[in-house]
Amino acid sequence: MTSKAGILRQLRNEILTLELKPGSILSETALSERFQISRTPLRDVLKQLAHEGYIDVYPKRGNLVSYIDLESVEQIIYLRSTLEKDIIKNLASHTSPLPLRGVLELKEILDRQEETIQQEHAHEAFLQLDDAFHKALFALAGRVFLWDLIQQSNAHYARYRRLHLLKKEKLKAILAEHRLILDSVIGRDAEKIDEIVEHHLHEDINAAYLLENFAEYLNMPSFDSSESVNANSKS
Amino acid sequence: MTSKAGILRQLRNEILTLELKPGSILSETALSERFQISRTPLRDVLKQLAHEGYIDVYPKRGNLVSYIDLESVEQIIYLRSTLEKDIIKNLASHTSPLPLRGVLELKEILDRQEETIQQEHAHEAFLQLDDAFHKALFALAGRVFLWDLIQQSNAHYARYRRLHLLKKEKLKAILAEHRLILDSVIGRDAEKIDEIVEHHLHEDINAAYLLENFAEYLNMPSFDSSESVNANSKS
DNA sequence: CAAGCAAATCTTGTATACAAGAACAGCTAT
DNA sequence: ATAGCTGTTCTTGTATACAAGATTTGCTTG
Repeated sequence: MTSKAGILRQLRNEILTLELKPGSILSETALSERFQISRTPLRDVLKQLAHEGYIDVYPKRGNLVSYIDLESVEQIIYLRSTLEKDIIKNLASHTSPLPLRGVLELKEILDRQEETIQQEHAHEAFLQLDDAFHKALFALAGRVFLWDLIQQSNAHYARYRRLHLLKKEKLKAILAEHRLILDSVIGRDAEKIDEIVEHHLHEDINAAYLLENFAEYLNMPSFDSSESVNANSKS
Repeated sequence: MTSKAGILRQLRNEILTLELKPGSILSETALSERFQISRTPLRDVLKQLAHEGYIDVYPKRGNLVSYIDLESVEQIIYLRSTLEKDIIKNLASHTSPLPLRGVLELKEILDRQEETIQQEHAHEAFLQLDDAFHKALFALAGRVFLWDLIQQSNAHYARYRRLHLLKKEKLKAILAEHRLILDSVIGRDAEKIDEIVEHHLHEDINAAYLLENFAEYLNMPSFDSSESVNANSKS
């Protein structure tokens, strides 16, 4: 499939999985040949990728896969942490019964996460289920709109997480915390939610580990990225 | 000035001020003639406007200025309310001194808001200063990143506010609440912040008033807008 | 050999021609 | 009169040619 939407998903996925490494050049002509499509629709795709932060555009020079920006990661973590604490606390404080459908969906997601942990190469599937769990929580609170909004700026955080979760023992810890969260919601126990969610999202945000092992993927302030153009400037 | 950025600002402003009313048709050829530019760069501008929610794209049929979507408004208000409560409480709880520069900026913004209230046709200037005040609070907390993120989905909320603030007496109330917020931050009094911010952002969100007076600008669920394509679909 | 200039060759940005679908007008047939 | 077809005329979507800037190559010159 080589529709515009398909190409967008494909490129986004290759960048997320680091198949396309930060710093890689995305030439419009090269990509248009690869996908057998003209430059015009392909540029639309690149525009979208740039908007989401996956690539940096250097006018008249080229498009580079962006380096993971830890500052952006921290901002998104703070945003999600603040929002999800409030959302989950509200869910756990409601007096009206929760929709059974949503609760069952959450449970099933956790069961499927349990399965993936056993398997080899579980990370990709686990990550998708992780997203599904959190999105389902947003949905239960009627806040999918905000989940989608956050996803629009997910390029840096998503890659950051993938690098972090290469350690397999983390998966079990994350799943355990998911169960804690769900139990709190079902059991109407809003007490410990703040600290659970806080810890869950910050998951020892040790830039040290990344700097040690994946420095070549990170956005170094010293680098010459000052001339890049970001699409989100309004004045 | 007819640069791409200029055209974008121009159109965005015309939609915000309702000079371009919801439902108006934005034809690519018409706009390209108006701005003396070809369709290719103009389409980039329309893509951006669509992404921000200012227009709805009906493939192969046309682009319409979007109707104000109250659901989207409510979501943004919740997001800002939750975030700003946390941000302002943190500012008011810090033990380290606040940067003088930032505090002075906030004070000056409020003084200038005071001035605009006196004048006739104050709304536009007042609104810009309102944004400046809140953005300065985000800046003080090192969260401009999140302010900018929210602005990307501001099309509906911004127009909603403009309609609401046509009542002049509201301006004074808003300014008074701004002073309350700033005093809390300076005085390190995090006590009442939750309720102040909550009330400040929800400002009697009576859809009733809008339905009464501006129904023709609102997105009616019954309307035939089901076929529109929104740019933010990933999966 | 090195510095500097110039031209060739990259890149993306823009204009324009063409394709394809949707809406509409107007005809015809019943 | 109205349902249905058909061609025209809108619209946006795509391909391609051209423009303009940035970079690199390579020659020239000291």
